Amino acid sequence: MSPAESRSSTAGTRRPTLNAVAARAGVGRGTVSRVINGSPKVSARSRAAVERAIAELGYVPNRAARSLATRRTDSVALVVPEAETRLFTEPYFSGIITGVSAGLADSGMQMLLVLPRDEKEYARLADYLSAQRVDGVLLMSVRSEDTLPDRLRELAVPTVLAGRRSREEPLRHVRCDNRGGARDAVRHLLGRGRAAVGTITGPLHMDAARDRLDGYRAALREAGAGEELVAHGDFTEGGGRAAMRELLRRHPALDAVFAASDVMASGAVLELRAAGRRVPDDVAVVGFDDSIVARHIDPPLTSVRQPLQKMGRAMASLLLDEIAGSGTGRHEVVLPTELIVRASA
Amino acid sequence: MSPAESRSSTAGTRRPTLNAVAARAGVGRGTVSRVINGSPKVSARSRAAVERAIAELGYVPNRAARSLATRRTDSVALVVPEAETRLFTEPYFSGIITGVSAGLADSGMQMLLVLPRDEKEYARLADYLSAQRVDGVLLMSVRSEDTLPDRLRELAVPTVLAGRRSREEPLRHVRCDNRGGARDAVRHLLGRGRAAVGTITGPLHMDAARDRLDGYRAALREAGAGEELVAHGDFTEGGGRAAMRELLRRHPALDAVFAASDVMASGAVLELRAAGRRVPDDVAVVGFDDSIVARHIDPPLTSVRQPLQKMGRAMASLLLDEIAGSGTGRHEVVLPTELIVRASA
DNA sequence: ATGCCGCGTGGGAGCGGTCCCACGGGTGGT
DNA sequence: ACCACCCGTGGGACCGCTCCCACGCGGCAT
Repeated sequence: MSPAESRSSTAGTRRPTLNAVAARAGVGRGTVSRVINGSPKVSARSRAAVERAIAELGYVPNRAARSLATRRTDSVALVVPEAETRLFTEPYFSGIITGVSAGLADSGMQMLLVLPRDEKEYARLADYLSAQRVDGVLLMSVRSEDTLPDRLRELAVPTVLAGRRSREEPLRHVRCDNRGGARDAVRHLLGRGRAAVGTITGPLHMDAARDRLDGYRAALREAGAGEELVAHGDFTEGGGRAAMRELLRRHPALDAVFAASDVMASGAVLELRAAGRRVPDDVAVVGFDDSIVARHIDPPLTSVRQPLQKMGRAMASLLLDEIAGSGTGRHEVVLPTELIVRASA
Repeated sequence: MSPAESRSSTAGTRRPTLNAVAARAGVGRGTVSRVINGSPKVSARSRAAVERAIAELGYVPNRAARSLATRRTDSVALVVPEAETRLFTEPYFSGIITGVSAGLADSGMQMLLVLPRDEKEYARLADYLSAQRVDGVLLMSVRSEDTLPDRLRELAVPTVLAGRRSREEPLRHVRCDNRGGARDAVRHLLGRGRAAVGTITGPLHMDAARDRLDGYRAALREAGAGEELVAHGDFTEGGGRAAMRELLRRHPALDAVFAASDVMASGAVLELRAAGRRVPDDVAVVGFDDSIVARHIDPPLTSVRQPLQKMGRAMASLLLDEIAGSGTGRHEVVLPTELIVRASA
């Protein structure tokens, strides 16, 4: 038999159905179905017969048929707006996705990766996803003004967000302790004897950026020391540079900076160097995210790491809870961060 | 109506079916189906009526039902071995995934992201995927000795690989011109007056690594100049350092290095610095991949960029061809690279 | 007129599961 | 001995779509 023949014959051969299994095992369809779904209402005898038949036939249930009958799809969508896919390169997405995948693995759920390319596609997503295509949705990087989550909520599509839009987020979500992480970072700087600690914030319409700023303030306050030295960035390297320049202009005596992201921190380092300041000798720098760049810029960056895998797992778990309808699940999960100390501070 | 009520009522309300559309439009089910599937055998009158009914009802076809009837799933799996997910952080995966997503978008295909966590899960994938779960498979980073592709082939599951296992790869695949890219890199070094150009290879059981080494050799040969200075790495930073150390030991006069990956190149830079050589003054360095680290290490790395998005699109396109059964599609697609010149060479 | 062709068209018969109802046979209580 | 009950079981009726066959009807050639 030539490869081609073997191929087509394999393709032509229909996979065994539940009916075939029933016939072979000498039982009814119902019984086979019960065995497959782990119902206890099956005698040991029938169960054994069915299991043997399944093994012999290499039977695998047809997802589409089951889905049609149960009105479930056993799959969830992971939505990452295209504007963010460049950030794929950050450990953030990769870590969370890996965690989600792990958290979903044992549930038999499939993970659909959805990357809307523009606003239009993103806007149509609610209809798309609610059209019995998925049992639940995981939304990455929602913006404060984003209404897709609300639409999904109206459509009763189980949804879990990575991060929250505001402090009154009505949807379930998972995030790291941005405030605590920032506070730890600033404490670290103060603990090393830095006196004038500035901060470069993210865009304040993002909750994470606000929380990190809060953490900075809290650390200063509890230390009872220091004026707040705040400049606003936008999570880009250029934004970090500009903010650093402004900080230096307004507060030339500054000797430490906490940037709300590594990318901004790397911009800050560039600017400091351009201004003739040494890092960390003259100015210590701490970032946030523990991204790739943190390890590779010079000097390596002290940074706040998020437990990304755990966050992903938590998202999966929250979503599975909601899909199962167990209203008991927690509404939000906040996971602690960890300060990774390197040479920059 | 409270939100809760609205929620449950929405959930309880079944979505309109094709039958409902037919009834509303005053036509038969067959006609609605034809309109949806773009059959030409429908009168303008019926078509208009159906389209209006669809719009009024907000009808969206049920995927499961269609899938059951057609024996297609309209979804493809994108498989990334877990061992590689850390590489998610490289632009490689993110770029290709984005490209695949774009290439699939207009076909109505869904993209299933499958991240097997260990060898066992990976091995079971063939059965899993062939059980009518997907219409096709995209395999990232297959190793030379990997047999999953062959199993998929036996099972007649349309498959496209990112990269090839060897020069006799029987499956369709997409890759960049590794040889040409490496050759360009070395030409660049030679063109800048470097005389003793070494290379740090990847693991030679990988086809891409072999091709890059070939490119290095070709460039030396065509220039008629220079001894081959080869050390072997393993695509890790540590491996790059070790290989660089060996090169320096064996060829102290070396004044340029082409590393088969940026990560190894960054290791090489560290080693060079440790050995008191300046980059690029004493030794110029070129990497491969144009990854994140290339932009962020000091000095910024000249590197060979792959057209990742295009590669992803090509993979999608090849797979769609194969699923459609148009045997006309090309067997392999090789896309050109681009040399990104930065400070390191 | 009559026949034939072909174009829309309606609807029956699946696709492969799940759900649930009804049924047979054993058990226990009166 | 009788009934009530429960447990395991078989199979009908869907789930919502596609496929395809058969049919009605108008236009054209005969």
